[in-house]
Amino acid sequence: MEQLPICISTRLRRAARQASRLYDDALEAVGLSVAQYSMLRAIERLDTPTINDLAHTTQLDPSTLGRNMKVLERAGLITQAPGQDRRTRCVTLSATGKERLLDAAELWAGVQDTWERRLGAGGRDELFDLLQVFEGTANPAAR
Amino acid sequence: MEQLPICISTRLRRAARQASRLYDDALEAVGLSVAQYSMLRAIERLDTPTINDLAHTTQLDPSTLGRNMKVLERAGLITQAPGQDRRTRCVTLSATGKERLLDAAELWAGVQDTWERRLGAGGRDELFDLLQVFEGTANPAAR
DNA sequence: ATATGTTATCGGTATATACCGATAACTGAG
DNA sequence: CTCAGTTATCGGTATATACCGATAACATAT
Repeated sequence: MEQLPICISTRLRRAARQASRLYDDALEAVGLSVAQYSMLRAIERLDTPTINDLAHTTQLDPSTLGRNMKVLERAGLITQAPGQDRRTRCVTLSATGKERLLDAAELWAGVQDTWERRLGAGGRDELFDLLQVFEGTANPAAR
Repeated sequence: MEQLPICISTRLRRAARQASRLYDDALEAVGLSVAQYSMLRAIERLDTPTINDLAHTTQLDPSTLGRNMKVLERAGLITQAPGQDRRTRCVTLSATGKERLLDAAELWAGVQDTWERRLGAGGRDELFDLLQVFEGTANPAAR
């Protein structure tokens, strides 16, 4: 049968692709990818963070964040303004962005339910516990 | 504290990034990313597959595979030749590619051990079982 | 044998992601 | 206050990834 790779990172990337596909398909109706949805949620939660705040929180490279923000800005979902510290750029959800999140929420939740059902009782928590192992080991973005 | 996202795909992508980082750091010594390492292993295992064979096996989009192959070819790690069916391209490990895999194997294994240790006894199998949920649900590449 | 449908790959385009090296702005020691 | 060190962002470059629409090659029914 179809022998899957034993490389942990390869398996994780593979699972991430498959999982994302379902979210992406659902969110297409509101023109978002699940990556963008998650990013908007992070911005909402952090409430006008800087690029760097987001990088810390998401463990993404600051340069990645900068580029991702451009996409969201072009789509009219966020705005950026220089902060007190004029090196920084503060990211804010636009009105459109907030609405979009409202529209997306149900779609996201539907897929989340699907995966949780397939993971079975306690499956999600078990998975998250195991994934926790990969947190904080790689030195934080705050290099 | 640092509240992690509950979106399953976001968590998976995040864990995949962190896990990959360690492999990538180790494999840098032989000029490979873990994605490339895994890809070479798949090519080795399938023994002169077509792009499409690889796409099926890895569940990656054929167009993605085509582009990835270009990178490996430019690096001299594989060669491509038209197959019997002249629509297809058959991918073969080059001598350099085989050597590179030999050099990379120990480096890869070191990181694999690290993660397995951190996952604890049975942790890897438990993780793989849970990740299995994401297999085969999204309709296969063979759309 | 031909017309029709299917399959394998490729190219255009776009996003997500990372590393590295500027550059500008802040901070702290003296 | 000034200079050296640190930090935040950006731009160049590269890979991984996907979707869509060509195109060429195969397969099949008539």
